[in-house]
Amino acid sequence: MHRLKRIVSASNQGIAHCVTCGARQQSVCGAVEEPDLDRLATIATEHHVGKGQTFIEQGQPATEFFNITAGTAKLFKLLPDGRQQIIGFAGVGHFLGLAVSQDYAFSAEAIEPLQLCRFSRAKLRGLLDDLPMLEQRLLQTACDELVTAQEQMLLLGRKTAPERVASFLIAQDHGATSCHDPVDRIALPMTRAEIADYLGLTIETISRMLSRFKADKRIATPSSHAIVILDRAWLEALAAGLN
Amino acid sequence: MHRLKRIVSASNQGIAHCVTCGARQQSVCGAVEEPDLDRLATIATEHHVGKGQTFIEQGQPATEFFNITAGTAKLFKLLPDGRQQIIGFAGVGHFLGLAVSQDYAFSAEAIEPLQLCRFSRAKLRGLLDDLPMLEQRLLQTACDELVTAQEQMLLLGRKTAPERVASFLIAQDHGATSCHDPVDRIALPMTRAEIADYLGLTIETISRMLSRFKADKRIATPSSHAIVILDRAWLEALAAGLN
DNA sequence: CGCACACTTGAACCCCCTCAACCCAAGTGG
DNA sequence: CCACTTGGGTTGAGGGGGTTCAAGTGTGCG
Repeated sequence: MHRLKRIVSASNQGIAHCVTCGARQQSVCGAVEEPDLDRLATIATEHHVGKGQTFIEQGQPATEFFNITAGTAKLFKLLPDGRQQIIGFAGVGHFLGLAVSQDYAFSAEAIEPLQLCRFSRAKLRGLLDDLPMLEQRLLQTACDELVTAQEQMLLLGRKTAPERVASFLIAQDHGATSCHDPVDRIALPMTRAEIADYLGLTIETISRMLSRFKADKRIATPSSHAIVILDRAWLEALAAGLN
Repeated sequence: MHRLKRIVSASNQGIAHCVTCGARQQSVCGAVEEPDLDRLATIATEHHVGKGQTFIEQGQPATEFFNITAGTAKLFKLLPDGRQQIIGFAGVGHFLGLAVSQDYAFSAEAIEPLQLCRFSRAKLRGLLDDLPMLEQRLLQTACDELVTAQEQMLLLGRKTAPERVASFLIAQDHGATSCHDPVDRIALPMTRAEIADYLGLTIETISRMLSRFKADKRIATPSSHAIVILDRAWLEALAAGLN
């Protein structure tokens, strides 16, 4: 992964930055308590990844794990002819390195300026042997991701285009449970192309579905990367496969 | 899960059956060695499930985990109108209970007569606290399943019907690495309907693709539940998205 | 201002689904 | 033994949902 070293710029190397890390409670690192936090900090280095840059390449040996502390990344698989399937979007607190055998099974690219923590795989393994709580937390996280992946299989295999887009909007809304706005304004960091590659559709279909929802007064679109849900019950019913 | 108790018939309760279990080395139980095997045996009970019977129901509280020791099950999710997505087939050694939060996220039904081990969730949790090797093995298994799930997302989201069927045949063949027959005879325990629900297609499309492969001399079909691969390289290329 | 890029909208096409008929093997019962 | 049923599988014809191709509309940024 010498390619990575050019892309990411390190900072805070070797400092006990985990103590003050705002993303810790949202991530697997939340399983590590004060006395052991130093050990975690010594094996983790913080890095920055610019928008559009790939920091995990499918098929490369999986020697490093990552934890996102700011920004959003897309995780995706490619077919030789360029067809792309986005496996998921990884936001703050997301741990990358679970779906890994010998090599990375997917690629990862920053869709927003990204801040992340990097662990060497071997060092993390050593830490896991001493901290069963951390391994337990990783297992829990892996199970949660499996449930999400299976839900996505249902979407990709059996749902129609409008159902997929409705499911996506509802899921994005649940993800952004930050503040309880009276209006359900959803910020979409990704482009239409990325939504399409996530839902197994095309750019045009995404655009058409959003236009249809808008015409039917189910949503409003103050800007192309912000959406307001007007008729949540109807969208949820559609996402669940009713109607 | 009182419904389960009617379906499964218990045997070998409380006996140290794990020592002689033929499926142990193929499953997560392989992580438990001789001295601790008794403890595993005391919390596990063996059961039989008849073909076509559902032993995990999506949405029910997840109080029991299972380990398959003989036969095959389908794991699936349903939409209200009956659309079904099979998220995987579980054979000998497969552990059921990873993709679980509070409730089961999917249903499971025997497609062949099934033999399985049942664990109470609470008791397994207790055992895990004492046997870090077992928890480590579970994490490894969960990661493998995640990789498989992501590959399936690529298939469902981006591959064409012929590519899906080719991918399925190649995967089934790799799964059956039992004996090195000169001919690659694949036994398919599942029906066309189940293949279709697994690949996000219809019965008719599965049938048509198999007929086409057969007409093109890529495969042979001695019976409808056995398939011989004649042109492996071509199928693999198709499955990978080339051609 | 003007270029690039993302997004939208329209029209034609095509892959796969739907619907329907048919085949075949395995029961089942008179 | 044969008539009948049942369930899985195959094959054909037609239709539709989503893609493809193409043109047009913003919109941010040098």
